Amino acid sequence: MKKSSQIDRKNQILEAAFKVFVDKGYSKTTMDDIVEVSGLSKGALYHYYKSKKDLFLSLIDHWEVYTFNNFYKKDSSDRKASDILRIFGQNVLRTLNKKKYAYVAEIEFWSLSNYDKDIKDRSQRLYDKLLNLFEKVVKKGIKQGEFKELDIRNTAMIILAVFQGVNWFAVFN
Amino acid sequence: MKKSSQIDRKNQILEAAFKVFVDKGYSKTTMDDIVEVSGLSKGALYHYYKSKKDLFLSLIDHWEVYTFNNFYKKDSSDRKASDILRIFGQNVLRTLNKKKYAYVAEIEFWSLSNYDKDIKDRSQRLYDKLLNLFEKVVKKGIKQGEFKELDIRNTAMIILAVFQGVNWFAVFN
DNA sequence: TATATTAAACCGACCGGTCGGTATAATTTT
DNA sequence: AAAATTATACCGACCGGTCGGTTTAATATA
Repeated sequence: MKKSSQIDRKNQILEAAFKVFVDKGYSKTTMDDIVEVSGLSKGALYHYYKSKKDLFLSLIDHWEVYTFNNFYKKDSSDRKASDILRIFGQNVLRTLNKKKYAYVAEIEFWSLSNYDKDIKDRSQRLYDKLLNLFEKVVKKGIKQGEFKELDIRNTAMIILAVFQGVNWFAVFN
Repeated sequence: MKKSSQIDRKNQILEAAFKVFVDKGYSKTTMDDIVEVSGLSKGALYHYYKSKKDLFLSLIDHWEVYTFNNFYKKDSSDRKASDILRIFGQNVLRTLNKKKYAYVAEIEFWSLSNYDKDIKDRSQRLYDKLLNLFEKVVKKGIKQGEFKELDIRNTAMIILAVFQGVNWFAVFN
């Protein structure tokens, strides 16, 4: 049996942390909770992550991959812009059904962003990435004559906002 | 100088609590913070509210009045449905500019809702109220031939979701 | 003086983080 | 290749500090 690498261990911790954070929220989660779920010791956690917050920050990356992975890698170069958006929407819905808790976690990010600069920056980066994605699609739609001429950045923002609204709603009800 | 009535005292506490909660978020807020800002004593707080959570719950009511007050009372019986929605939107925008922190607080509600049943119920009630409001407007729009025939409840939900998306965006950026 | 209200000292459960130490793996020396 | 040395991974008891909530003392009111 091959020895677990650092990466594996870190993932083990992240996955445990993810579970607990989703379940209890950031502030109610204790490091001891994560210790218990991960099956490791406190010393091990602090060996790999220097603080609770550090762990949480890493979790955002983890979460991003976990949630959006198949969105990014999907090659859509040959599709119509409207189809890309439609497919994206379907993906969101499917993810909502299968892993609703991922969106619960997202709301936690939003919330914490308001009180913590590091978390805000990290989340910001994530949404910028999404925005750029949408911008590309909108640009494409315009070029192909499918969409009207409109402010690209603004349109992308509106699309993102609508998606967020839907997410909010789905989680809340 | 007339002695403050109980109601006044409670409001004094609520307003202080509101400030602090918006500023630091629920879990980082300490009762001592609220003591300090309110200018009262800890004994006084616990005289009027039996726990931190109790105080927070009451705050949701307070917040609702504070944020939506002028929305509710505006008499719109003689307007077109689309105008009502437009005015509502303008109000949201104005509130966003003047009291953005109110929406920061709202995100805190959302977030806490996921981990606390009482808060969830309380928030739920609030959004049901808004939903009903939108339903009425949609109904009106249909009756007056302005809107197409569509599922009233769903439409109201979509409108609400879009507004929430805009809120999210405004707060986040 | 009795009662209601406010102020402030205090309690104890809880929790993030530390630290001394052990076990295990990698590397060097003989 | 065995022994010695160093480096890395891991453990869990413990500590310092925090904070919600209680209790007791002080003060105002009736």
